[in-house]
Amino acid sequence: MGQLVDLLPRSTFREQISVKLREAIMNGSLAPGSQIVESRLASQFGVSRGPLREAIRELINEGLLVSRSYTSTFVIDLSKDDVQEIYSIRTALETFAFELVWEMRDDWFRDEIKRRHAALLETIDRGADDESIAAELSLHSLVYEASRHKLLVSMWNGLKGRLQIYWAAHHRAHGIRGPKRESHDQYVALALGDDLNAMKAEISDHMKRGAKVTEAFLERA
Amino acid sequence: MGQLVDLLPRSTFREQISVKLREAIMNGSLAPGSQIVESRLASQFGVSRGPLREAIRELINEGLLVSRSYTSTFVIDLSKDDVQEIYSIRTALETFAFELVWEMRDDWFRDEIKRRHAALLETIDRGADDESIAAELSLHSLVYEASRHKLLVSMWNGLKGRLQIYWAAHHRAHGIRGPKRESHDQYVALALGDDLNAMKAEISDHMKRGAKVTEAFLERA
DNA sequence: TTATTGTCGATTGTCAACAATCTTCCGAAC
DNA sequence: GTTCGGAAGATTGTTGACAATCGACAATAA
Repeated sequence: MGQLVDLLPRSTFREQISVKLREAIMNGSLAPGSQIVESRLASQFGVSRGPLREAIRELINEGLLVSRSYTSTFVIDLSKDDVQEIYSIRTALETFAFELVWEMRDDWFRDEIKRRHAALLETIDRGADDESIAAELSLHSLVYEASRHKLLVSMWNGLKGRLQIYWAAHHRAHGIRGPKRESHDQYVALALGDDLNAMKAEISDHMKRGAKVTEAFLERA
Repeated sequence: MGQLVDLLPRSTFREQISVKLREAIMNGSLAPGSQIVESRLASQFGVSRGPLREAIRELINEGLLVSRSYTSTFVIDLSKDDVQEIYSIRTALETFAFELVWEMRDDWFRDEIKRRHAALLETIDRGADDESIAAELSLHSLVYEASRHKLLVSMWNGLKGRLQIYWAAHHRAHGIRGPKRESHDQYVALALGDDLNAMKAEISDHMKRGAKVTEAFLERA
């Protein structure tokens, strides 16, 4: 028997709050480095501190917030080293993901990567910077999803959240544009091709370029 | 001014409980698949449900517990696929760690790996199975620690916890002995040597052997 | 018999009050 | 002026009571 209606609109406050909090951090309502106070946020969301604290604890574990006992909690402010670490691990994980996926690539994979690339180009052409960040991450997410490796996906999601914060924040702070139009042409072409080693090299290059750009960000500030 | 003494002996209930909970899961007091009820655990620890819930939420994020809203929470019971995923990611991460560390290996690294290997052999000779599991994980931890890569270390810690649960549980359930005495001779020798590619091959082999052993576990049950 | 509905116990979710801790700042002693 | 100590305010940590939800079982009706 199939589903007649969408199930599970049911959700606890903690869940709702943790997604709202992530959104607020992503879109800059809660800026990197800014303080979070439980009582204020709780009344803002219209809930008590209990579920709010649990949501906060979740974001702390994801590395989006940091807290010092009895004193304060803050939105993280990624350092240059942090970003370098994220990029270097990304290289390792994304390479691994392509190894897993390589022989399993099917029509769905090929169509989907083209579709997501087109979506990225569309947001860039439209000048929708915030959306283009999400679109770029969505493009990269594909290989993780296609790997069917649950652990790998969850690790990528953790990195993705932090990267998105970082990009969006610096984007707003320095008025830097999102990804360049041609930035993923090579990536997509190789992902559709037959040379795994070339793909690996491209990932490594791609990440090095990304890391370089972030360094440039930080020197301007 | 440097630290004269360890600071922060001050600790919240949540922190204390989350380490106690991890211990209880590791040593089998809370068996895989067994149910956790907040009120019972809370009175057991002598605290209220508030901090206990936060600790539980932490373990859920680490993948040690799972919960269904309004109904129940359980200690995870790793499936064969889960364990395969852990081993495959371990291969990727540990390879990456050795790449980072390779040119930075110093006397401390060399001494420490010998020390931890000796400690592992000692526990094996003594027949202390639980300790030998911890000793094996400690040996593998070295390369992560030496990498100075915070993100990598935290990812490894997450894997380590799950792996430890799995090993300890099956160990108890099936009376299987801990690691073999010679199991890490090659690993250590290559880690002290000069051939990075041989090291990478050994990691891959090592993990394949580990995965194979776990399959054997599961077929017996 | 079988399907439906109601009830009950168990468990998790939420709340508001209270306690513990940290930081700041102000005043006194030197 | 500097240092020490301690009160005050802000924030997080903890608690016990109450609410919402779920699963199972019994009662009922066809």
